Amino acid sequence: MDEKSELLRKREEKMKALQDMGVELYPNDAKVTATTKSVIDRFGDMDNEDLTGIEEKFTLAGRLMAVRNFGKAAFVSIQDREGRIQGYIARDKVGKDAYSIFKKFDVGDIVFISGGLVKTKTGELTVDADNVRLLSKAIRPLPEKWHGLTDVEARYRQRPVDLIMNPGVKEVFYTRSRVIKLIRDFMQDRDFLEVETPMMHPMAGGAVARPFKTYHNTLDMDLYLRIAPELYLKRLIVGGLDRVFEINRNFRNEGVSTSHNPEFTMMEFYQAYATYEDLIVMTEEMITSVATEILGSLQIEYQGIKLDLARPWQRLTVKEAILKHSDATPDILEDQAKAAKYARVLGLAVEDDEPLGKIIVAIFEEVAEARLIQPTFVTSYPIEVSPLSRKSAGDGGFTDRFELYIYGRELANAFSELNDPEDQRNRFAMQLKEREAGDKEAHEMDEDYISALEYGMPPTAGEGIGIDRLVMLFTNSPSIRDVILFPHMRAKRDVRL
RNA sequence: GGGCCGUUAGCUCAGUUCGGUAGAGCAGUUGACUUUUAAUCAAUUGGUCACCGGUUCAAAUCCGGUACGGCCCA
Repeated sequence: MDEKSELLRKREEKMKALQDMGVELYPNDAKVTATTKSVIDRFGDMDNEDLTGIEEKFTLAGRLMAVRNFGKAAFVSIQDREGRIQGYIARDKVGKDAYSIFKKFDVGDIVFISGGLVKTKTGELTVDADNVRLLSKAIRPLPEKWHGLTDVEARYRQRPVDLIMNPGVKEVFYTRSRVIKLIRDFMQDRDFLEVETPMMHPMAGGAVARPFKTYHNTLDMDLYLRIAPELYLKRLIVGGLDRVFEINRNFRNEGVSTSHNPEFTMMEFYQAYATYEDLIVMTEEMITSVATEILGSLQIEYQGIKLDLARPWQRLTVKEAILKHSDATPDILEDQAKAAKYARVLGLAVEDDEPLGKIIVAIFEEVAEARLIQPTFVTSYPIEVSPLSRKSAGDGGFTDRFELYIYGRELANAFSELNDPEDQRNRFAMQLKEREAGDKEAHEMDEDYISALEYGMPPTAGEGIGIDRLVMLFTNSPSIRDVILFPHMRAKRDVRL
């Protein structure tokens, strides 16, 4: 049953042959002193005359990506984390024995090469090898050199191969790392403290979403992977830390799509004595400064659409966004029955007693969300969908909250925090009623959190920014799976086993 | 959840309309070749056509189902 392909069997025969020649297949004594890029940066512009004056030897290592064989000499292409460099392996130079060992190398092997530098007659900087060695034998063959690995499913399931074959993938994750560093620096420069709060919660709170459930044996209790760190970060505000942030994973037991992964990375932060309006300004500053660093411009292109990140960004209330992008009239958004009727015309499923605020948000998502292409802060969310947000001073049916949309995708969610414990208890009670009515996403009553609020939380504003979606924007990636190294896929049953 | 499309050699893909011995390029193997870069030239190996079932003298191809993936919609 364990039929190996002929390719693999041939490789194993080669490995045996190498071992018979006394070659160690996985040695660990190589000293590497240079990278492809460092060598090319320093010497790429020199001509052969300059290069012959250089006594220095260079030792590099990397994956053998191509071999062009000429009998008693060969050109090889070696790839390390920064790029590729050509090597020239001549039998006269490396010696007869080393050369016959080299002839048993395969594309895909990890190799070591050392030597001086020359320019070939086609002008390519080349390591003129005086030594070449095997560092790790590859048993499996790499994909084809020209087309590489293009099958999307194979790329996600075999990310190592994807990273070897597709240089753009590596770029995306270098950019991702830079984006996170820039955000971390931005926050720390503003005196925010980076913290880590629990990933396992006794109760899934801080967002409206379905959780993953797990179980702790010794404590004999159910735990939930967090859907948001919000309630813990706000406890730290109660504790007087005043400015905190956390960059970490959230887990939501929901659908998978080009913009949803079950686990995703969020930067969430809380600032005492600030309002959601302060956070609008801060969000603009943060994202434009990251964009300037990463892309060098605020005029960016994403999936063929030009996006103008120049400040200030558009602001619309939820209701304004609906009126702008539909034929709804203002009176429809003031009356539950009219709103329900309008929603049903749009094809939305609405209960007869559905609260007006929920209907408004459903209409917003249907008619406006996808059309918010240029950066837009949507404000004034209904209280029914904002159980943790402060009521707006003028209108108790709405809250001091915004969501940021770019390219029709939610990138951030922020609000002035509800810090009145009694109001918070009432909001949780409202949510409980929704839950009893069948809304599995509704928030639960969290007495422990309310008791924290009862110690007094300063007026505070907080925000969560979706890091994966931000990285998608800055790397022009069409799918969230392109910016997550190991995105979740359905288990593939191998029926051959 | 719904619709459409895809799954054939290690990789990239033809072949499916209209059923009749499973193909190419690259990779691999053998030979030639000391400045090539998708090296070249000659020869050559390699397949559970995703899986299960049905129709048929005969199925990669037609029909039904399943799995996985992609795109669009909700």
